[in-house]
Amino acid sequence: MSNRVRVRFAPSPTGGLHLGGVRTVLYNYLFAKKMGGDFVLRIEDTDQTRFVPGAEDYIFNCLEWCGLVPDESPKHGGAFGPYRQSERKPMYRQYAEQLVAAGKAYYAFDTPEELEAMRQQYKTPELPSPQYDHTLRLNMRNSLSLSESETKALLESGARHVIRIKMPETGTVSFTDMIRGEVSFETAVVDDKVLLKADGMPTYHLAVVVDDYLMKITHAFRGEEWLPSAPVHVLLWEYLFGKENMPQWAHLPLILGPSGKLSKRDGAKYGFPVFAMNWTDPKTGELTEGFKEKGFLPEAFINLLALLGWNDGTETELFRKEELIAAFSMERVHSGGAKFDYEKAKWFNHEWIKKASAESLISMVKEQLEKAGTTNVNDELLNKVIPLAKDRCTLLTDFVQQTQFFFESPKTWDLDAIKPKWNADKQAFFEAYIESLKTSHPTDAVTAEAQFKELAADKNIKPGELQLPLRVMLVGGKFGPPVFDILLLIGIENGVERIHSCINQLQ
RNA sequence: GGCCCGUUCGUCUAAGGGCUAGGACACCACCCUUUCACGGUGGUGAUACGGGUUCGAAUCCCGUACGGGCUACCA
Repeated sequence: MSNRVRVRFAPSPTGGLHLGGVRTVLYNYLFAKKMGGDFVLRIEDTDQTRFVPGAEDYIFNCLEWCGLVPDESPKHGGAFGPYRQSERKPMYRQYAEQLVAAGKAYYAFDTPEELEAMRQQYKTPELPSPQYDHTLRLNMRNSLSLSESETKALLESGARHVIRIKMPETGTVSFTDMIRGEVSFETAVVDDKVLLKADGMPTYHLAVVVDDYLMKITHAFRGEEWLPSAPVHVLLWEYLFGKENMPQWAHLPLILGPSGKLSKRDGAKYGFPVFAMNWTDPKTGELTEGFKEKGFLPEAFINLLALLGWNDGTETELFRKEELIAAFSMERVHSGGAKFDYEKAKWFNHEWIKKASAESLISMVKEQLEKAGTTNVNDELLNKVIPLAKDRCTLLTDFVQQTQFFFESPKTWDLDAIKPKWNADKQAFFEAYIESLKTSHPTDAVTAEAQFKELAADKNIKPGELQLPLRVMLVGGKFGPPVFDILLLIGIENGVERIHSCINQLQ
């Protein structure tokens, strides 16, 4: 019971959920499921100034779309709640005070202005970012530099203050990362991070340790960008709950964009989505397109994310979620960052579309068609059409071009594809073909093709020169499944109509 | 600047001292197909550099270079 695996994903609800975030969720989820453990979602909303309405719901929607549903969360409940840090506010101060009492932390009264002044004062070319650390803390206004009575007076007068960790001046902190092995830091070069803010809220550093402890987290996975502050967290564990109770850390390699770390702010500037689903910034109203709306299947999305930094050691690349759970291991996660390759991402989606059954695609394809203005979609026909179109679709949005003409006549015809080689003989052929279709009324594609070729032979025209015009007449352009399959599925009468109206336009 | 992490084809990666360094995406060619795809065959293309250790290093160690991350009362 006590060693049940528990992992958590702890996003701050400040905007869209990007690729790296979803992959962190995925690895947490896969690990938890593989180990028969719990996957907890905790909302890190300790920064009230960055609150973004709707962001939390959005995160849940993304996880649901991906099929990575938490066992415990503010929405799903659980025995370790509340799962929103803002609702846990009263729990944190006692730990910070405990650290102060033990001499491991101290009160600091510096105002933001004073901190800024300090940074300006000590800034040099060699030291572009001065830190609030052991070299400077005695120059600042805190319970270390002030006398005991001064500190007491300030505290009693209700002066705004924070609590900072007192990083040891000497020594190293080290821990074993599941991906990187032994990692160590000199405590002297780490700054005295704020643990408890002036508003009484904890910073991430305090909250992550306290909550991981209280929520009995056994394995903590997060992005590599957290590595530099890991010594603070390790020290906090040592001071508060015992290093032996600390979860096992794994710092995941970053997913990089064309230039460095993928950033939320970069949105879709790269020419590909970075968010799982559409995200509209409530302040600016700016919409950033997501993978879902771009036309990705969730199966493909998690598959491609899983393989970005992990593989099972074989040459298999296509995994269903259950297969990922079975094959996953943290030991095979890479340590190096991975540049996101949108071309490969599209390949994954194409593969998943090809693998998907027609039935499972119907509602999604229908949605695409409806979005394109085609609303009279018949499920039975669509079910026959999808198998013909699948191979030609990389994104779900591609189904519009590949299937729309089955349900309505083309809105435009690519007549330029026919015109250059159009002549009276061909005109005569198609007029004859219309009559032939009306009388013979073929009921299968093979017969229809045979008749077409026979008539072409009669007229002394190569069938190849006639097939492209026929295709354009039926679908509107040079695309789509085999032309006689189309003819049969749209119906002979319908086909005749399209050929007829097209001939007229060519005259 | 300091600290930390990283470095195999353009991209994602395999190969945990011993093979002509394997696969996938992308690209190119050919076949199939007289729409486009799918599929098939083949091709271009990589161990950053310099030192060690070793009979032997992509693999272990050191240095250099390069890349990335962090350096907030943000996460």
